[in-house]
Amino acid sequence: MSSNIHPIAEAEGQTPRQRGMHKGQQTKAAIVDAALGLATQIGLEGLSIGALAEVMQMSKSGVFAHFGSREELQISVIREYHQRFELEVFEPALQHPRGLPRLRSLFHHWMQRTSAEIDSGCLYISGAAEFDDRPGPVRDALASSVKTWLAAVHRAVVQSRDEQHLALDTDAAQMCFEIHGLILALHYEARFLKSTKSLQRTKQGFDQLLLRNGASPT
Amino acid sequence: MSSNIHPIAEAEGQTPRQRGMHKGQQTKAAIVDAALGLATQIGLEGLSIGALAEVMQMSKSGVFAHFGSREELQISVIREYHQRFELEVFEPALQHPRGLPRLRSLFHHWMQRTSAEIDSGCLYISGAAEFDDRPGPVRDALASSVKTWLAAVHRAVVQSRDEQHLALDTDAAQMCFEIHGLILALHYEARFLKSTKSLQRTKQGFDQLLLRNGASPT
DNA sequence: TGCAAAATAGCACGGTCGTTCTTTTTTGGA
DNA sequence: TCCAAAAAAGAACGACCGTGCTATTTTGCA
Repeated sequence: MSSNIHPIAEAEGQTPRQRGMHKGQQTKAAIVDAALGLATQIGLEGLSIGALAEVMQMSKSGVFAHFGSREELQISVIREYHQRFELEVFEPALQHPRGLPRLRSLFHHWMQRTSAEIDSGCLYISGAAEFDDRPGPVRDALASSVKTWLAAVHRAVVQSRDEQHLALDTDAAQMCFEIHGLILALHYEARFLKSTKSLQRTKQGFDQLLLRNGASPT
Repeated sequence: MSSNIHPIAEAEGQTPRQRGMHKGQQTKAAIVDAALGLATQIGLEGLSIGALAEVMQMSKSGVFAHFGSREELQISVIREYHQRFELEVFEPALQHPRGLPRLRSLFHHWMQRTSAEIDSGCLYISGAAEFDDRPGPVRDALASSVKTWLAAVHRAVVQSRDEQHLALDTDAAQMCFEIHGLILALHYEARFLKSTKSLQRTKQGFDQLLLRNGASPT
């Protein structure tokens, strides 16, 4: 036995079946959770079934059976990361009005998450470095998630322009590119170079970028 | 026998000894060269002595003996990359006058190299992702090289300000941070997302960054 | 409560890894 | 040309890898 990762739901008096979750699925969710933790530390490539089994206090084959292959495990981890990213970064922004407020919220949460991950690593960034010339389903899943997210940012920029929160001649794609650069620099300099000022620089870069594109100051 | 990697020097009639290079050192140089090629493709962590031996058509132990450990091999690769980076990016810029011309040259070569590496990968970027929470001598060597390079960029920015090619209130560190972000975004979007417009966006971002800090247009 | 089905464990496989040791080959100066 | 030193090969090691197979245990509905 293992996972009391979701004790709340059980405490509500629902049986796993009522929640549509058999023991197997619960365990699988717990494994994916642990795998995500490992992957953000040592990378998707470094993620091994043996190490994962040890963390879970399960047998290798017990872990393996839930996925059928290492690749499927990696893809499950990516999907899980995608869901959490949506939950923690994308959805909160939807509560802000379209246009600049939402864009600001999007960037704020993105930035916070990236800097909060100083001790755990962003899968979208480390994964890109690992799989940038390693074709296959894992790379595809990763690229697909990233593109979905970047498209959401692009949408927010376009909406800001449409709402005339940004200048009408704003080059949305260019702006997204530079925003992405700020986040990548934050991740690189904070996480690898242990720079403590990166968060502040990222904020400043974003504000200047908005100003340059006609936004009114905060 | 193996390496006719440096046939030119031999063709010049110099014996290896005259050039101070015995057979062993020649072979070692050839191994590091091949290792650098492998490392930029599959990463420093993915670099294995077995695969390297196969590329070199040597025995594993033959390759191993030149380094004594895998870590030392990795560090040798980093040192080699550092040298090439200096040769191809840093030194050409020294031929331009201090200030903005030199800064422009620095960025231009850096950018060109990053985009030229679309099929080979930048060790400073992939390495950072691999070693950002893996302490040890390899990480130290990598971080040291990167910091040396970033310091050179910072110097160029400060000189540009001193020469009044940039506004006197230019925040040099902030500017370096944003320049770094542009390069990282170029690498990410070109290499992982296969975007074709990244180079142009990088240039545009750099020009706007200069303009914002008081540089006169190109 | 019993029993099929699902979940997990146990074991073994071929393979690759970094590393150590010993032996053979190659090198290059005396 | 000879011969010590350097370089490379070869074989073996223990460890870990992903995966397939077969038992065993656990689950949860009839």
